[in-house]
Amino acid sequence: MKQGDLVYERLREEIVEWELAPGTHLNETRIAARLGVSRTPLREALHRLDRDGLVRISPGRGAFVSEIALGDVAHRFQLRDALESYAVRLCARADERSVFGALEADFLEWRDRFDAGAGAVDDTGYYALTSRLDAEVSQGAANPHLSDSLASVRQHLRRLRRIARRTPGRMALSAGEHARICAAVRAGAEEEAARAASEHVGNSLRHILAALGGSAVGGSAVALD
Amino acid sequence: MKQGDLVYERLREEIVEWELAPGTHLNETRIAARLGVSRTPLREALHRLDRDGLVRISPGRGAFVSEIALGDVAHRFQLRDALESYAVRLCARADERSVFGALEADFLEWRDRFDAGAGAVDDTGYYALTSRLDAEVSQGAANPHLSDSLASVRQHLRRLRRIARRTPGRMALSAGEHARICAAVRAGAEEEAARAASEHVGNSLRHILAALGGSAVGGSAVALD
DNA sequence: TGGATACTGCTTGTATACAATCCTGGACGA
DNA sequence: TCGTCCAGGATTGTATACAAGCAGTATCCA
Repeated sequence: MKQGDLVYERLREEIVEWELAPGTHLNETRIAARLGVSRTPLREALHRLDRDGLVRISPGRGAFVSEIALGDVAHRFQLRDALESYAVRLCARADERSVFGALEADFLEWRDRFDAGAGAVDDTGYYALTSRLDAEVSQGAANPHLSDSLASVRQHLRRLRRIARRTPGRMALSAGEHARICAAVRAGAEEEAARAASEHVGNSLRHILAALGGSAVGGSAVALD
Repeated sequence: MKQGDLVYERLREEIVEWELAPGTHLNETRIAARLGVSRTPLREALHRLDRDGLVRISPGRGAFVSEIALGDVAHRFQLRDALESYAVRLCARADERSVFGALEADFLEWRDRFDAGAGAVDDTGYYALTSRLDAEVSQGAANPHLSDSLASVRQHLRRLRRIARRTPGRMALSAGEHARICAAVRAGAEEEAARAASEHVGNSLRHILAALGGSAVGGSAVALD
């Protein structure tokens, strides 16, 4: 594997995990030295991140970790809506859909757990489950271009999750919405699957916008558009 | 503007316009010399084209103009379907939609012209009209990320158009389908607009696959997946 | 004192030099 | 004759050197 690829993945992780905060200036010399590579592969990585939208390159001034603006988040969720609802459509048309039945059961289980636990639930396993669903949707859609675009959007989602408060009520609702998507896909109900996905994305956006709009976040990190 | 950007746009045009045929190996030294730049900005451009899917970079072996495979075309049209139908949805929800009324009239005019002329019609003006519609859809969607993805997909479409035979019957149908999309958007009929766009993309794909599958094309240029 | 301006240092953009990797051709041996 | 292996050349990947442009500061003038 090339150094440029490694640098790309590493920087992407650091941005998504908030080790590099939005707005920070990415000095090429300094970062290249920190990662132990020269500026050449680093610049390659920065350009890729720019295309992904995680970094904004201002010609002549340098690269900055992209800000999180409310309007931008909404726009990206629209893209997510378009891609995600189309992908589950394709999944619902696929031949082998039994795995979505299993996933539905798992999501229902988690929903009950959230309903009962009321906040005291450890949700790391839940995010592993949503990742499994994401992976199955990507694979079920059987379209590499669609999968790539979805993967890119999901990076932004991961970054947002770190600042969106996970309220227990929302978690239970989220699990229920996921279960509904799985059920529709499993049943081959294309329209219903797309609608369920679309509504889930919409609810997810509203939840995140509420979290961002509230003072919950570290203030300066979030530009209010 | 940076040299890298200029090189990127120039190479993209050369690929889309078939001056660089699918499969050709893009020797860095040679092309850099031809374009009068060093390898550094050229490599930056090649990586961007790789992300766009117009170039495929094979690590250690170099960059190649991407092949046109039937399966890949189908996949890309699925992406186009997802994006276009979502974009027209957004347009149908927008406040100002009168321009789509004007576009509908123009498309209907062209449809009649194709119906009457039967092949003898000069279609350059028609493609200008579809470009206008594309631009209006991008603007009406009011989402830069969606517009970017659409723009990327449309480059592939432009490349394909050069080998897809324009049969007069298909042109008239295409104009009618476009008119239907415009009418639905103008009327604010979201569902109908999305359905019309989706069907248009599907028909467009079928037409292109037929043209690719037939022996019409320059044989070796098209890999049959 | 306020503002405009030239200067200095630093950062990015580009070119070139070096290192590592991959393809090609041919010789050798089974 | 066919397959394998080695060497040479060429090409990509990385590092460094150089040039151009921006930012911040201090200075000068009104």
